[in-house]
Amino acid sequence: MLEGQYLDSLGAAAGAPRPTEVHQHLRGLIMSGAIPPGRRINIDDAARQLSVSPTPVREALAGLESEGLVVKVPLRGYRTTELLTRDELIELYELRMLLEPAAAASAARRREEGDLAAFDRELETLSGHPAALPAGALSAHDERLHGLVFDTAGNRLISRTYARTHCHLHIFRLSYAGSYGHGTLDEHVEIVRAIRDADPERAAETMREHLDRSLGRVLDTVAGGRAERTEPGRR
Amino acid sequence: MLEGQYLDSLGAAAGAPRPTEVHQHLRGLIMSGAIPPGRRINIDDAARQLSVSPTPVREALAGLESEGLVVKVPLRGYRTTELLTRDELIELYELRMLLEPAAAASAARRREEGDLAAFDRELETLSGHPAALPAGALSAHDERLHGLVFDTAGNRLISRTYARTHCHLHIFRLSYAGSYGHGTLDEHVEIVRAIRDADPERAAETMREHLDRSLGRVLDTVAGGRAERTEPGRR
DNA sequence: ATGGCCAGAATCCTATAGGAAAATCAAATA
DNA sequence: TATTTGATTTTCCTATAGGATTCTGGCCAT
Repeated sequence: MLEGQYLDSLGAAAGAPRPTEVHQHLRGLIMSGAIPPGRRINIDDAARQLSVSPTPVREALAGLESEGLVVKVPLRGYRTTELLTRDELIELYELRMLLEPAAAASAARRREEGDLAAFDRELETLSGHPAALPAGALSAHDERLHGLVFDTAGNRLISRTYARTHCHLHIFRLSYAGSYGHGTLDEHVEIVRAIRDADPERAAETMREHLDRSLGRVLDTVAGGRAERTEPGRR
Repeated sequence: MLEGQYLDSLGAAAGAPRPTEVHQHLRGLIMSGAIPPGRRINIDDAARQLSVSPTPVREALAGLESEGLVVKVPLRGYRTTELLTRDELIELYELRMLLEPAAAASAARRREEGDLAAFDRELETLSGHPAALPAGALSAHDERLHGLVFDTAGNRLISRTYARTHCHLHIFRLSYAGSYGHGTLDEHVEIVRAIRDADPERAAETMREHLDRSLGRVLDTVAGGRAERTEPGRR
């Protein structure tokens, strides 16, 4: 069964349920961890909780399947995607290692005043006490900052490619709270500094180091940390 | 009128009776050019032609929208995606320039006997007369060969990322028949040779040159060629 | 006691119907 | 003649119902 109380922000708008809202809402539930990885999604229950009929829910799930957030077993229903395996994490970081240093270098070449202000604002949101942050805040910050790098780099296709694959890492980090070390914020500061200094080579290099250390932290988590992330729960 | 069998690189296991067939069939119609870019898709008509009800058609379109092959305007229906603009083509080649040289280098390191045989088979399919080939054969060959490079490289995530974006270039090439020059096949041979020689650096370099020249050919087409690719047809 | 088998229940999947919004076309007026 | 307005038609969008399939629990045989 789905856990109740999914109606939080989008729930009871007046009368007309927009089709895209169902998609966005379900995506938010998955991305926030409200629906954990590997859990079955009952179409009828989801429709009731969203106050719509099963048809738009099915339509939204079909879209989420192409995004890789859910999988459909033809006559057995939909399930959220399983958590990334160790090998898949390594593959994901190989992709990041190709895209992000180049994006950082491009950002260092193209950055304008507005971009720098956006970076400053993002860094300030977490400056101070990284220990007292609520779970998921660091993951959200990380996603936003790397997104800013791509936005500044200016290639929208690459930016979308990044977003499409990065959501899986986001879910992984939410499941294993603790995939971040103290170095994360400092490394972000270094990357932003290189971009501000309009130094493409150093931006790429700091990004490479950041990714390398980040992969190390993630692999430590998946290897040394607890193997179970949620209750065994029926799949 | 249907029975798809358009092979999917991800290889969804057979036996899925109905739902995926509609998706695959529509994708085939778009990828083959049977439904030109920018054309409206009437859900009821498509359902009649496929001998199914509008519901699974709608579900398939929702999935295709997440793949970027169609766009949905909330109360106006679905349309196939417009042809890539010049800027989008450049962005696509920037992405390829990041992914494919690295993939070629990795393929040169990891290639085994079976991979080399697959490359040979692919090259032989077109060896001989590149002028007498039916329209689209070159485009299909190009897509298969670059796909082989990614398969040999061994990172499935990057391979899927490539496939997801490359389909747009495929459609572009079908619309502008003539985006290929005589050099294409020769350049492919050079790339395969470097992979066979287990020379990662040369594989990456030949791939870079190939992409550079390919972009030049494509831009020549979009700039000098005819500006209209189909009848104005209602959008 | 364990494995196979069967019936009930739950779930998914498709089809059809009705309501709403937008596009289209005809007609009337300035 | 050009423009605006109104009604018609097309199309999308959602809800509901029925058929097909799979899962679950209990029963029987070995």
